[in-house]
Amino acid sequence: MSVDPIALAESHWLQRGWHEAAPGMRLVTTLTRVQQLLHQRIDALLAPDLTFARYEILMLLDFSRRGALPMSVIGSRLQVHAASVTSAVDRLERDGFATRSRGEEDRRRVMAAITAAGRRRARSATRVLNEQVFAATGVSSRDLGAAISILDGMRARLGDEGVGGGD
Amino acid sequence: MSVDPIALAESHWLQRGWHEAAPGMRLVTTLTRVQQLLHQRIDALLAPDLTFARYEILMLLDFSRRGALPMSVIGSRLQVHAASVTSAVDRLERDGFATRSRGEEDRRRVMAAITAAGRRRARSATRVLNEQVFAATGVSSRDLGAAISILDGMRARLGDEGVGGGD
DNA sequence: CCAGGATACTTTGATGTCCAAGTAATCTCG
DNA sequence: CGAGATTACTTGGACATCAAAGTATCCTGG
Repeated sequence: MSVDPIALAESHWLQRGWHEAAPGMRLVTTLTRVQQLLHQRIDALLAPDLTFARYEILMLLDFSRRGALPMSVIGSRLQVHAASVTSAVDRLERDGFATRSRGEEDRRRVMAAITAAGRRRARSATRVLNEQVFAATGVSSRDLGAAISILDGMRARLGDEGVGGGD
Repeated sequence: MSVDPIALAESHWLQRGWHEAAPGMRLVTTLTRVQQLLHQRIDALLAPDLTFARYEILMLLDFSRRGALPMSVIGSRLQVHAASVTSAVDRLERDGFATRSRGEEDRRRVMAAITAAGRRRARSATRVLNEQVFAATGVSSRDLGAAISILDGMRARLGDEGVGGGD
């Protein structure tokens, strides 16, 4: 059995006298690693026709009133650049899960709309993720609440739009 | 002020009766978003000659006894594929922060070694990250410990090597 | 009403990640 | 000892992300 590289890094930090930063370094690094592992697991479950990025967009559209949203709204909800939305919607469109159309009033806008096939795929993807990932984190209810609360605080301080917001 | 998209997603989950999965979905999504925001902030602080991925490799080399490690060890420590290590070391080499050499005994191995310039850059990068990110998470000591403990549990269940391990 | 500025999206280019296939060196077993 | 399996790394292709530049459309002020 080998030593945990992250715990090892923390001890190096302490050895060099960076006491203020050591716990934060460990938190950020651990967070990165967990997200990395989760991402790998999720993408493997959604392959080959979806990725987590595309799944998030699909669910956003599925939940929207008209089943359609402007590209810019998708970007701000998911906190990714417009270019990322463009390429993700390109692929959703290619696979028949979404369609593009120009805005009625404002023709600069591009609306992405979910198709019937997109709704079916979103449904099946959600079933798999709920079973294999979301309901299987292995984290207790208590810890789940605590973790979410701490992470929401970080999210707000890092400038995520709408955190803790009440319309 | 708009509603938090993640909290909104959770309420949609509950409306559809996915009670088992709702909190886990929220945790995973929140984790993803926080990591995304942290990553953006860190890469902005390290640009243009480093990224977080390359910084992690540089620190791994800096902490190693000989200032050098086989490519495969770097990959397993950071839990990324060999191909990712190859491209990261390509760029570290290009910028004079690392060099490659063949293993002495086993000539299949490729050793990545940190240079003097690499050590200087690692030092300055660490100073910035310690001040601007690691010591500035805004998370209390109590919460920091709680979060790390919960995340380490997830990391272990997701199969990260060496978590909680004692050599 | 038209020029200049702002807004919305796409395109291009750099990075990082994964997977699969290819290359080179070492090991194993008959 | 030599062929086949294994190991270590690189290469190429697909996808995601960001930043900056380009295009189209709308708005504002004189």
